[in-house]
Order: sequence, then C-alpha cells, then structure tokens
Amino acid sequence: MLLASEKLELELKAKLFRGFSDTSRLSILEALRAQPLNVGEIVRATGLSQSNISNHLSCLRDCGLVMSEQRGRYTYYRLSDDRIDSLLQLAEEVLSDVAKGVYQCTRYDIPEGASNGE
Amino acid sequence: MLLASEKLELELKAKLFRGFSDTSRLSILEALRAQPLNVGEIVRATGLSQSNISNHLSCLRDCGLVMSEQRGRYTYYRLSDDRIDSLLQLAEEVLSDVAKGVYQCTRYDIPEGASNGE
DNA sequence: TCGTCATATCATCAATCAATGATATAATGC
DNA sequence: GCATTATATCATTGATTGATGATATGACGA
Repeated sequence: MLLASEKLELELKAKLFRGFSDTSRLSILEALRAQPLNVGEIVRATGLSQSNISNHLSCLRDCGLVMSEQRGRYTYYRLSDDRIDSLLQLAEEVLSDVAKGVYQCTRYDIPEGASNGE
Repeated sequence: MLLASEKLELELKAKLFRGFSDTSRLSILEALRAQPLNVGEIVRATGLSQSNISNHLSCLRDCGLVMSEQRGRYTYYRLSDDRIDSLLQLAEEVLSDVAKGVYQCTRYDIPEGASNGE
C-alpha cells in the first residue's frame, strides 16, 4: 500500500513518461534534440499536421519536457533540460541492448525505401 | 519526414516508454527495484488486484522491462536490466529538478518539510 | 486423485488518447 | 484597416488502454 505522497510521485512519474510514449511526441523530441525549432520547422521536420503538432507540443510543455519562447509570430520550442536528452539516449541504449525481444517482436525486413514514403 | 527504419525505432522507443507510463506498472517496477518478487508479493506490495498485476506484468515482460522465472508454483519477476533502474532514477531527477511545473500543477499540501521554496 | 494455492487469461465496460478539420487568435507587412 | 502567416484551440470520431470479475491452468501436498 502506498502513502499519498508516494502515489503522487508515481502519478508525476507516469505523466513524465507518458510524454515520451507516443511516436508523434517522440519525433518532436528527436527533432528538438539537435536545436530549438519553431512550430513550422517541427511540422516540416516530422511531416505531421500543424494541429497535431500543436496539440502534442502543449502536452509536452505540460509534462515539462519542452519549453517555449515567443519570438514575433514564431514560437520556438526546445528541450527543457539536458536530462531529457539523456533519457532518450538511455532509452536507446536499453532498447538496443536489453529489449532485443521487442525488436524481435516487430522485426522488419525492409530492403530500403520500401513501404510508402509518406 | 522519416525513413522506415527511423519510424520503427520511434515505435520501439514509444513502446518502451509506454511501459513506464502507467501508475500501476510504475509501482510494480518500483517494487522490483529493491529485489525480485513473486506475483503475490507484488500484489501485497502494491495493493493492486491480482489480475490487474498479472496483466501489467505480461505487458512489462513484452516490453522487455522485466523478466520472469518460474519456481514451483511461484513466478518471480525482476527488472531485466540495471538500466531500467537508471531510467527510473533519471526520471526522478528530472522530475524533482526540471518539472517543477508539473509539481505545481498538482500541488499537494504535505505538512512536513516538503516543498522547496518558490 | 482431490483440494488448494499461485498465476494467467479472457470478456466487458469505461476512460483516456490521438488525429483531423474547422475555426480562433495574434503578429506582421501592405 | 486588410490580407497573410504562424500557432493554438475545439469538437468529433475512432482507437487504445486499464480495471474488473470470472474462469482457466498448473503446481503442490494430502
């Protein structure tokens, strides 16, 4: 059984991870790893729709994963902290090493450029 | 725009994070951080129902976050890798430091020496 | 073999979530 | 002011997900 404070911690942690748990948000985060971008740039980088991006960005902001800054009519977004980058990095390592099973589950056979390019 | 292989990587990463993105699963993982436990012990540690736990455990196993080992009629579960622990650790640090906003969103009123200033 | 304990699975229902298209706001330049 | 561009918000819809209770499986001891 959990104390209220522990429960709250769990909820926060879950919320944090939920920020990472969607491919659209992940691709936004990946785009932002390199540099801050405005929304239009993110749209172009990810190929997702503007409203979709905008929705996810506000989710990411709520989760504390990104910060935004207004410049004229552009809104620039960046990762809120280096540790966000570290988390993504660590996840990659875990994936490539530990979760071979996950890879196998969804193994693909892509010659190259197969599957419609989107 | 993403290549197919990048898209797959994103999906795997999202799947990995999804394992962490639910309070029930997180409390299971937290329980397992200290030591391997069987299902009944996890049920007692978390206060969740047996079938709920069992469902989440199979999800966690599929995601590669935990491994199971049969011993008689008990099934013991443990974290599949130290980096799972590191991820949880890092998430805690990010939370306590970066995501003050998240804390504020859900501020609670713990009497003793809880909140840092601001 | 029978009864019991430990765990897994299944079906169902409710809740949450993501994508979309339409529209709103707000800054800019003419 | 008006048109344009950049971004945010909203409502709707479909999909995914989590909790639950019931039941199934499988190991163990009597």
